[in-house]
Amino acid sequence: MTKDFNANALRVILRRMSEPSDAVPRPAEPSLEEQIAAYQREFQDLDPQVEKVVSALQRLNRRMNVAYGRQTATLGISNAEWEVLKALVVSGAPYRLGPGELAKRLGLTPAAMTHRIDRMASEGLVNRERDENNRVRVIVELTTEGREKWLEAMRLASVFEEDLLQDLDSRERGLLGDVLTRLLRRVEDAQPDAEGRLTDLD
Amino acid sequence: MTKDFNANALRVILRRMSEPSDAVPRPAEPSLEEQIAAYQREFQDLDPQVEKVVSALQRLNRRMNVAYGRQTATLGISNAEWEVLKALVVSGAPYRLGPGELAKRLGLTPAAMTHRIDRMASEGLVNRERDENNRVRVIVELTTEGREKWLEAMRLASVFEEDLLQDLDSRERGLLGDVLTRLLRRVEDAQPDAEGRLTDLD
DNA sequence: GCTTCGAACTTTAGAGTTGAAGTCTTCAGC
DNA sequence: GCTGAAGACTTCAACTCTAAAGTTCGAAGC
Repeated sequence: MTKDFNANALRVILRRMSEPSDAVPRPAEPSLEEQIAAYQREFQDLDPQVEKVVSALQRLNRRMNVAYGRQTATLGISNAEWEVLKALVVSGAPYRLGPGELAKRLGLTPAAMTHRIDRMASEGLVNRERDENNRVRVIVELTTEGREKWLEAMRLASVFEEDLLQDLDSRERGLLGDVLTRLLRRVEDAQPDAEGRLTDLD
Repeated sequence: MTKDFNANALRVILRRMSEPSDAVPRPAEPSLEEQIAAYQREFQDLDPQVEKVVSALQRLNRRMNVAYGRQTATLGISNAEWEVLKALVVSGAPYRLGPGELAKRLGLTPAAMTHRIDRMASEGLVNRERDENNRVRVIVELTTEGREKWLEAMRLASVFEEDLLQDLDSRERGLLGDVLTRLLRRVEDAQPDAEGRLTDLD
């Protein structure tokens, strides 16, 4: 190893020059404003108003999912399992659905559903049994324990959600809910073409 | 096999009785209104106004991600890869970040980042090289091709997003952006406690 | 009744993620 | 300089999801 006597010191200096003010750890990602400004620099046609809505929507959802994940983890379940519990509760008493129907509602493949039900059955959250009227079909039924877990998760979630919306008064909450519902209907009703463009169904 | 002569016919009748009106295929999941009504039946303390906002947010985001996925697929990349391209573009010229920094910005583990960069480097979307000033570090740099891909994806996405917000006038878009930003700030600034409750930092 | 088609679910193989352990480089003290 | 500790990334094993093939049962035609 033939090195110049100060090569090491030089490297250190160069490195420090390249990142001089890193003493205070920065946030995990740039702020929304910085992000949109960067997009505009690189893509002139961007409508900043539209981008603000869309980016905020995406970030908000990611943060919320992290928060839900922390909550469900304290109950010993995952967000994925909570989704299944929710679908069964929404289906109403007697809280029974087939794997295929569950998969459709959760937007999963039937194969993934099989595995989730395996896990949840072994944890006692659901029962899996064959339909005696049609032995090809399977019935997934919420257990009492599963229903309790849903309720606990719901209690935690509703506290978090109330905290989240704390700064909005009732009028603002109503307006927000209505606007989001309109957007949702637009995505759900319109048939996107090959490029994903939404075509009107007027 | 000793069977009653009409056992099969009886089973058919029973099965039909248990699902009489399934001729018309139902939508994949219950409507937002049905979902909230079901929650309220099972959990009295629920605030339907809050739940409407939260559920609409979640559904909207899921649908949007499906739409983005269809678009990026037409470009031969995945949503995951698009996320990396976005982070690099947002970082600004010369479009270089380390794997660790990228992982933080995307909310991934460093291990997952390593694999993503493997793929994207083999597809020519990024270059991976060692930092000569500090040979522990790695620099991921956007290639020209990667930058083009980002631009194409952006063009598609902005059309979709404009379609999505089509029914909102400029005033509504502005208000929606502001409200969502307020919610986002609430999640980002507040430190959630063990149960995920947001504690004020006033 | 027998056979074939179709429906509902499961199994398998492959891709992507996480958490933990491992490797290599740099930093700090002696 | 040498040595141990810390940092940045990678590797490994286990897990979850998708797509496709496989299995089992029921329905319809002969």
